[in-house]
Amino acid sequence: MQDLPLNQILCGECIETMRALPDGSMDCIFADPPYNLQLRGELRRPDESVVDGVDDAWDKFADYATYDNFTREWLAEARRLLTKDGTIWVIGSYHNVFRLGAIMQDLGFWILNDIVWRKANPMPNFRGRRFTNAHETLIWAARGPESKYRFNYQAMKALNDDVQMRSDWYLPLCTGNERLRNAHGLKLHPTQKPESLLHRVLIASTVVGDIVLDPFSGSGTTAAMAKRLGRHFVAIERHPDYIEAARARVEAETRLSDEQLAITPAKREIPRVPFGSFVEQGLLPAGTVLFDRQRRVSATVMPDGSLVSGAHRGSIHKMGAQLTGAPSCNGWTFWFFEREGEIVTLDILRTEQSRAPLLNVG
Amino acid sequence: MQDLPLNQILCGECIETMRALPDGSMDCIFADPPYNLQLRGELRRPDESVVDGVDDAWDKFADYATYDNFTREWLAEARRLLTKDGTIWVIGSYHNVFRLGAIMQDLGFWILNDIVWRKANPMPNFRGRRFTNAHETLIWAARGPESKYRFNYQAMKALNDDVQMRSDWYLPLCTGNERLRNAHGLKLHPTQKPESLLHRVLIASTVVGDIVLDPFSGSGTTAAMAKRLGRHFVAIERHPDYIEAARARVEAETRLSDEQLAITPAKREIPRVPFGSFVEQGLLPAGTVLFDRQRRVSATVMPDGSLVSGAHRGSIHKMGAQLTGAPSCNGWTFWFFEREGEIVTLDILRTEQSRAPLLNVG
DNA sequence: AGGAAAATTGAATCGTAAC
DNA sequence: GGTTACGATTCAATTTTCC
Repeated sequence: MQDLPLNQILCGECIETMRALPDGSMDCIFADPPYNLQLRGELRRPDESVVDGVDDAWDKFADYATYDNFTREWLAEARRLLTKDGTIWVIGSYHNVFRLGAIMQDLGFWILNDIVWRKANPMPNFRGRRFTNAHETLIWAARGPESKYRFNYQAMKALNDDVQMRSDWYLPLCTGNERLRNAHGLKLHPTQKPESLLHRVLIASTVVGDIVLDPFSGSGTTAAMAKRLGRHFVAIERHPDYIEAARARVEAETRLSDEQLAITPAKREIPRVPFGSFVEQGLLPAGTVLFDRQRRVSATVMPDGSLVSGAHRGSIHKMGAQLTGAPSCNGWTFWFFEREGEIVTLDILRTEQSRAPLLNVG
Repeated sequence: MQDLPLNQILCGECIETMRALPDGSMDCIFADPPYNLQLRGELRRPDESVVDGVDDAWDKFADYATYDNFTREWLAEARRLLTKDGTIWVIGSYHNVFRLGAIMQDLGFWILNDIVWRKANPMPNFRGRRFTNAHETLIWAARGPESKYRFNYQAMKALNDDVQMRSDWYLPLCTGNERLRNAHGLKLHPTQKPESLLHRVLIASTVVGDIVLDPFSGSGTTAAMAKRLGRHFVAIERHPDYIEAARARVEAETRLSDEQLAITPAKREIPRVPFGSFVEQGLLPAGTVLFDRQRRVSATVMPDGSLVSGAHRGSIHKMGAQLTGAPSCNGWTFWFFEREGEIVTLDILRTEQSRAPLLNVG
C-alpha cells in the first residue's frame, strides 16, 4: 500500500493499468464501464431538435462476445485488486447490466444488492414506443460469499430519515453547474454521474482513509467525492481531455473536516427526533409557513407538529407526498422555511440539533 | 390457433409442455421462473421468529451452469412460441435476473425496457447488513430487433395521470384477501405476484383477444388476470396443489365487459381520413387560406386537397415541412384557419368528424 | 432589477399504414 | 416484400432571454 499511486488520475488503458497495481490493495471499487448502447439512427424530439446521444468510439463493440471478453478481463483484474473484505460497485443500464451481473457471479463476486438509481429528471421517450427509461442499475458485490464487507447501516438509515435505506434511490441527474463543460460550453463527458450518487456509495461502503479505485474515471466524480469525503482514490482514464479536467476538478475540491466526516456510529442508533419536538421547544414556532424548493406548495406548522394545507393535515412526510402526488417523501429535505431573511431547509433543525447535544429530546 | 389448449392450466414440466405447442402461437409471454435463491440456513427476525422464505425444492439448482442450461432451454422454447411481433416479460431478483437477461440477449430477444417493481411494503433487512431489498426487476423484450411489438402507450399514460409511464413501478405486495391460502391459513405459494402487476403488464402489451402464455403459472395470477381482461391464456404448472387452486381461482374470476375493457386508443390506430375528403364535402372550401400558429407562413387550399404557396404545391404535411425547413411535419396540427371569426386548428376537422359518424367519408 | 416566458437538455438500443 | 408518404411524439430542472 506504500507504493500505490494514491490520489492520482492515471493515464492509460483500464485493464493494462490495473495489472500494474498490487493484489488486495483496494478497499472499494466504483466502476462505470461503457454501456454498449447500440444506438441506430438519430433521434429527434417532437420539436425537431436532435438528441445528443452517446456516439463515442469507446462505447462501440463489435458484438456481445467482444463486450463480454472485455468485461470479464477488467472485472477479473478488479477482483484481484480488491481486499478480502472489499466491495465493488458497477453501474449499468439494461443494455449491459445483465452481462455485467452474470460475469460478476461467474468470477466469484457475491452480490449484496442491486440498487436502482431512479432518475428524478430522465429524458422522456419521445416517440411513445416504450416506457420512459427512468433508471440505471448499480450492482453492489463483495469479493466472495465469505467477505466481511463493510456496510454503514446506521449512516444509511440516518440519511434516510431513520428508516432503513431501500434498494431504490431517487436522485437527480448531473446538470447545471455540477456538469463539467468544455470551452464551447458543451458537456465535457456524455455520462458524468451526479456527486450525490457517489456520495451515497462512498458513505455506505467505505470509511475515512479507505482506498477507492475507479477504473473508468471519466470526468472524475469518484475521485472528487473521495477527496471531499476523506477517502483515498486511484483513478484510471485514457482520454487526455477527461484527465485534465478531472485533475483540475479534484484540485478544486476540499476535504471535509474530521468533525463533518464523523458518520453515525454503527453501535447504537441515535434517538429519533420527532419533528414535533422542535415545535415544542420553540425552535420552529407553530404558524411558520413551509414551502418546497420551487415554492409550488406550502403548508403551515401546527402546534402538535403536524402540517396543514387547505383541507389536508398530516406529518411533514405525508404532506410532502400528498401535495406532490408522490408515493412517499422525505419531509426533512422537502420543506423549506424563511429564517432571518434566508431560505433554509427544514433539515437544518436536525443538523443544528446534533451539534448541540444539550437540547436532547430523545 | 385452433388446437391450442386455450384458457387451460396444463399440468406438466414447463419445457416439455411448451414443446407440444406450435410455433408463433403466443402473442405475449409472462414468466416468473425459479429464483435460484441460495439462502444459507434459516433467516430469523430479531424476535427469533423464522422467516418463511423460498425453500421449495423447485427453487434449488446445483450451480449457475445448471440454472443457465435450464434457463436457456425454456427461453428458447418461449421464443419459438412467440409470434413475430410478440413480447415477453420475465421477472427476477438480483439472484437470477442477470443470468436471465444475458441469456435472453444471447438468444436474440431484443430488450425494450427493464422495469423495476418497487415494492410498497418490502420485507425489511433484519440483520442490517444490506440495503432493504425493496424491488424486483422485469425484463420486457421483443422477439427480435425488427419486431413491431405492441405497446399501448396512451393507456399507460392515462394510467399515470397523463404523463408517460416510467420504468419504475410502485406497487404493493400481494397480501390480504388476494393471497391464496391453504387449509391451514398459510400462504399457498411463496411468490404469488400481485394482480396489479399483471394488470399493468397485460394492459401495456396486449389487446383483447390476445393469447398469453405463462410457463410457470404457480398460483395462477396471469391466468386470472388474462380472463378478467378478456385475454386468452395458456398456463403451465407442474405442482398439483397449485393447479387445483389456480383452476378454482380462474373459475371464480369474471371477464370484464367490453365497455370496461376499452382503453385509451392510440391515435395511430384511428383510421386515417385524407385531408382532401373535407374539401370535397365542402367542410373546408377550396380557396381557404391556412397559416401556422405564429402566422409566419400561409398557403391556399386547392380543390384536390393540395396546398399552394408561391411556387410550391403539395400535401398539408409536405408544405408544412417545406415552408419551415423541417424534415417532417404533421400538417393536421401545424396549420390553422379562420372560421366564424375564430382561429382554429386544422385538426378540428378530424375531431368533429369522429364525433359525427353520419358524415362518414370512409 | 425583477419576474415571466422561452429555450435548453439528459447513457435512447424511440414508425408504420397503405400502396 | 419493397417503397412511399403520412403524421405521431416530451418531462423536469436549469438556464437564458425577454419584457
